[in-house]
Amino acid sequence: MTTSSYAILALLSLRPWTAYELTQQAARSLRYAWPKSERHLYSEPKKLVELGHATTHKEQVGKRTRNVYEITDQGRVALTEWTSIPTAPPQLEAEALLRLLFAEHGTLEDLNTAFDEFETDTRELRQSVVDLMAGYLEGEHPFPERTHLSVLFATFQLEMFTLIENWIEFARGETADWPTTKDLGMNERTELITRIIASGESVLDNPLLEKPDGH
Amino acid sequence: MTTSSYAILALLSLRPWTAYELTQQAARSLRYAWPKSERHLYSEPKKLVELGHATTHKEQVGKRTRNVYEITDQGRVALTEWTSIPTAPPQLEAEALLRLLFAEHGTLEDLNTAFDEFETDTRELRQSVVDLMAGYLEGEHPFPERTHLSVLFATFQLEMFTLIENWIEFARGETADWPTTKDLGMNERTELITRIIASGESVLDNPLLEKPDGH
DNA sequence: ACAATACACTGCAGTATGCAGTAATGTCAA
DNA sequence: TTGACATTACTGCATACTGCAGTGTATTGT
Repeated sequence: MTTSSYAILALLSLRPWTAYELTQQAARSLRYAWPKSERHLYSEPKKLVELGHATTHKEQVGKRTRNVYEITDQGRVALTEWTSIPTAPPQLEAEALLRLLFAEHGTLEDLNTAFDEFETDTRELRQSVVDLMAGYLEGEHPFPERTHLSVLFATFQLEMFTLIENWIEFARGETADWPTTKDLGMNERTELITRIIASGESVLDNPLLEKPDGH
Repeated sequence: MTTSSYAILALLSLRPWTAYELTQQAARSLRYAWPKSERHLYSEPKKLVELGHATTHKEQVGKRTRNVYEITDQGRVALTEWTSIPTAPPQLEAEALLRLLFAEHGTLEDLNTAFDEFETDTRELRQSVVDLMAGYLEGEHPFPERTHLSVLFATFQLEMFTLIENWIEFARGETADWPTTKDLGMNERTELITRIIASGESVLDNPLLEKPDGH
């Protein structure tokens, strides 16, 4: 049982689903904390059936059959056990940041494009969460008794997306003064920033970093 | 060529390394934006050699040989091309958040343990970055001309880790009032939070969420 | 002199992804 | 009512990636 297995099992604990429905539901929730490919969401429930944590049965819709997966008692026991084993450390995958780290190979325009994409992707994610929340207020939560969990979970995403957007603005302000992506090294500005972060302070809206013009 | 290939290739662009050295360097940089297993960091350079983006030669250290990988001109061209192709959207993997989303299967203690682990893991990551920055101030950057990039990159990690720590504090404050992990649903408090985040505001230090006692 | 730690890998089983392909059903508009 | 296009519902296959166990040498500290 991997964490992905438990994630799917947890969805099955809510109600029976087809693999297709799991992909839809994962896009609304799992995605923000445990992103998995659509392909995998089709394979995982089969494994759960093999392990005895779920059962499957076919339903007929006209000429087409669909496989519905349902959690077993054994599956519920496994889920309960899961809650008391140690968690894995968090990991962020952000190609745009990787491009910044190795920005020397491209132009400032390339770097700005990466920032733009990072911003667009983040805005889209934020919008999905905001829409979800607006839906909750309209009573559209599919499992109303779970709203307290979904909402606290969502607060994290929102704070995170806001931070990313603010940071991108900051980063654009910094790179705006760069003549090129290369060889700037430990200049005055960079040293100031290094001191600030080495002391554990925030660089966003830090008065020490204010610029004369005020962007 | 996957993004992982380009990440390793970018490291090779700095200087020749053994796979072992790549694992060390990845732990100081790549890890924060493109985490890859140690195992993979041994396999990837071989693939780069096959593709003609790197070469390898053996060096002797006593009875032991080490394989040193070096970027080729073709590899540098590939790197430059990489800077202008679209980036993948960011993805966060956080098992602790997954435990929150499905906290109903465990106790409040289980949930608090997940928060504790999340906090410890985050603190360790922050400390590594702070140490790195302190080193830069002592002139310990292995590629001094690249400091501007490493530092701007690091600002993101620091802001992010601070946010996570602040959010955990907030989440602990919220769950402290819960009688159990289950069935609290859309109560008054949750509705207030939902309204705040649906309107795009921050929940951290939000005066609307102040509690009488003041934690 | 010995132990512990760092260096330098490899094989293998299993997990996960991306893409292409298949096919039926539902929806809307000309 | 026919055709186009989106949605539902999958599978196979090649490739990417991980975790673990195993192997052996070199260096450092006690």
